[in-house]
Amino acid sequence: MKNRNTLQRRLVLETVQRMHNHPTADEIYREIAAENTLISKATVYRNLKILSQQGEIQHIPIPDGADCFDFNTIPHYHLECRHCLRVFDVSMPYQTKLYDQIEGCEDFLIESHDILFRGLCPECRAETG
Amino acid sequence: MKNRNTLQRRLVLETVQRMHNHPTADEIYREIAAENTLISKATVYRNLKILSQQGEIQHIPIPDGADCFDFNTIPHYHLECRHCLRVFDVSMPYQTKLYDQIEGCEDFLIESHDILFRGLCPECRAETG
DNA sequence: ATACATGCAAACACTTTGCAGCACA
DNA sequence: TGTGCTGCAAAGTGTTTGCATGTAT
Repeated sequence: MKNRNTLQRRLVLETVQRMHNHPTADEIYREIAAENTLISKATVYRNLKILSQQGEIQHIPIPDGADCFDFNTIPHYHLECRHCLRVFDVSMPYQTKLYDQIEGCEDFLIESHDILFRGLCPECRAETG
Repeated sequence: MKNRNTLQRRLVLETVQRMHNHPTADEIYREIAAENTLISKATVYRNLKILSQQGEIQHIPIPDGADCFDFNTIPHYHLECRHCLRVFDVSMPYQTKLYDQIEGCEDFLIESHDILFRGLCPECRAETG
């Protein structure tokens, strides 16, 4: 199970690292395909999974929509605009003390957490009032 | 746009209120269909949407899987077992002070948040070691 | 040489929608 | 009576998979 350094894998990684706007798999696919590089969407999905498992990019699961990916692998939180559905970074300290406040879950092994804020981004806020 | 009190809507609401294990739309459908009541899955989805918009049940969005629903409408958090994929309640104070710690999002309107913990439930923890 | 990776299409899981008929208010 | 609701099937998303072929090591 040794990973290979293929053109497609390199392109997926470089594209995520270049796009700083939380692209979805489809957006990454279209970005690569626009450069006249032959790549299939299945390959994009496969490489996104491998790269995020290796910790080279971050997978941001989004309920009710396409998951997106982040060049920034440092744990952080996100905000989804309920109007334009774009995803933004939220600058907030990583909540390491959250687990101490949990009661009655002693038998669970809690490994990680995600916080997803919802609201309106500046543009949609101005637009929708 | 006046809501009607149909048999199907009542059944969906009662079923969610009776099942205390965060059922998915499909599980609710199967529960109702098992009682020999004719209902279509589309109707279950439509009523789940209406009931959660009315605040009679709570919609729990789950990335990478089927969303589930909760009879408990008081905001609270959830934990998803990465092995059996079941969803559990997390007993933790609602984090009202979270928004104060956010920096640089002054132009955003933050309306709500979800915290999803991930890990292993007691059974899967014992099973997988 | 031989795993691993790719492209393609089909399958998959979850959810929404168009439509004709039905039923609550 | 009329609008809202239903069942059904089909379509819509987002993602994964089977398979034959291709390629990095």
